[in-house]
Amino acid sequence: MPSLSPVDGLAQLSFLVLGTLERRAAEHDVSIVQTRLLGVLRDRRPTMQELAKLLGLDKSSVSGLVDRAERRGLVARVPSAADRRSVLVSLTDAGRRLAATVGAQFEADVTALLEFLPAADRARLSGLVSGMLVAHAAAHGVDLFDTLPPTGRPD
Amino acid sequence: MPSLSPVDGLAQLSFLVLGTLERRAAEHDVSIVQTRLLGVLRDRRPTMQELAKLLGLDKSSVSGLVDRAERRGLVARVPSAADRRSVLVSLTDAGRRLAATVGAQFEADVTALLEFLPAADRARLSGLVSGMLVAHAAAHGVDLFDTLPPTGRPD
DNA sequence: TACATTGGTTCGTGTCACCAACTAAATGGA
DNA sequence: TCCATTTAGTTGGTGACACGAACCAATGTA
Repeated sequence: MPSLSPVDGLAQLSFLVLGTLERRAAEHDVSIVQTRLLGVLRDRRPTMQELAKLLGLDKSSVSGLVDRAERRGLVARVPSAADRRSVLVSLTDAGRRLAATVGAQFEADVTALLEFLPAADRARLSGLVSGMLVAHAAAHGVDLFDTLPPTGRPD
Repeated sequence: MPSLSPVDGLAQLSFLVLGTLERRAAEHDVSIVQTRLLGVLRDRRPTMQELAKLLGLDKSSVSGLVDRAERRGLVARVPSAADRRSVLVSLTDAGRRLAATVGAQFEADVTALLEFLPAADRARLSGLVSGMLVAHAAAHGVDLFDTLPPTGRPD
């Protein structure tokens, strides 16, 4: 009965989880980055600048990203009232629907994965992961609850 | 004291883990895919076809991937003796060195992340993750110990 | 010998990332 | 007030990466 080293386990798990996200997203003809964009926008209406920070991308990358999403009718650029230079990015209805669909499917996938463990272990795993992430985020001064992945939380 | 849902936790964790891998790889001017390629080759000398299956990519994607890696002197194409159509891909010394370096740094990063948990929890988390992955792999008829991520295991 | 299959490459297209250069609006002195 | 500077965003160039389709060469098979 072989077992993975801690590092290999986490790496493997990460590839697996993001791989399923990518596959689900691809079923709807969006990339993983697009999906992340939609996820981030589910409960935010950031400027391009803020979006770049949120996604960890260069602002020019965000320009292109939003261009493509806008062309597909998933997001819209709204002029900012406060600052005429800046632009707010917000989900369209279609974008919100797509985010919800992909999010739900992804959630089902991960839930299915978790079900390879008995319920008690599931809760334990989730607690440990959560604890580790919260500690890590705190140590880096990151607001964990402001950079949630595509799944987001229910509105 | 907020806590993440199981799904969000795993998603967040996955972004974090692969993000650090990507950053480490970037320090050596390789992408995450290149790194994965090197990792897969650490204990294998597959044909292009096998490589495509291993990485889950189209064979044409692997052609390009290997092209770029070869141009950098990280891998080499070796003609197959058994079948004159096929090509074996193997690490060069430079590629092996790079794989080892990035692997070690990544391992240190993940270890540091795990150290946000007390030692006992660390072991528990790792056991749970490993159990889940092994069960998942078995259910899908996948040979888990033949598709390890870049970290690989010591030779 | 013919025909289909398999292994790889090449080509065209699209996404995505970065940097550098640029415009336009806002801001901060002097 | 006026001008230099900073800030927000876009554009253009380059490169990695992914895919499918079309293609050649070697292998199998009928």
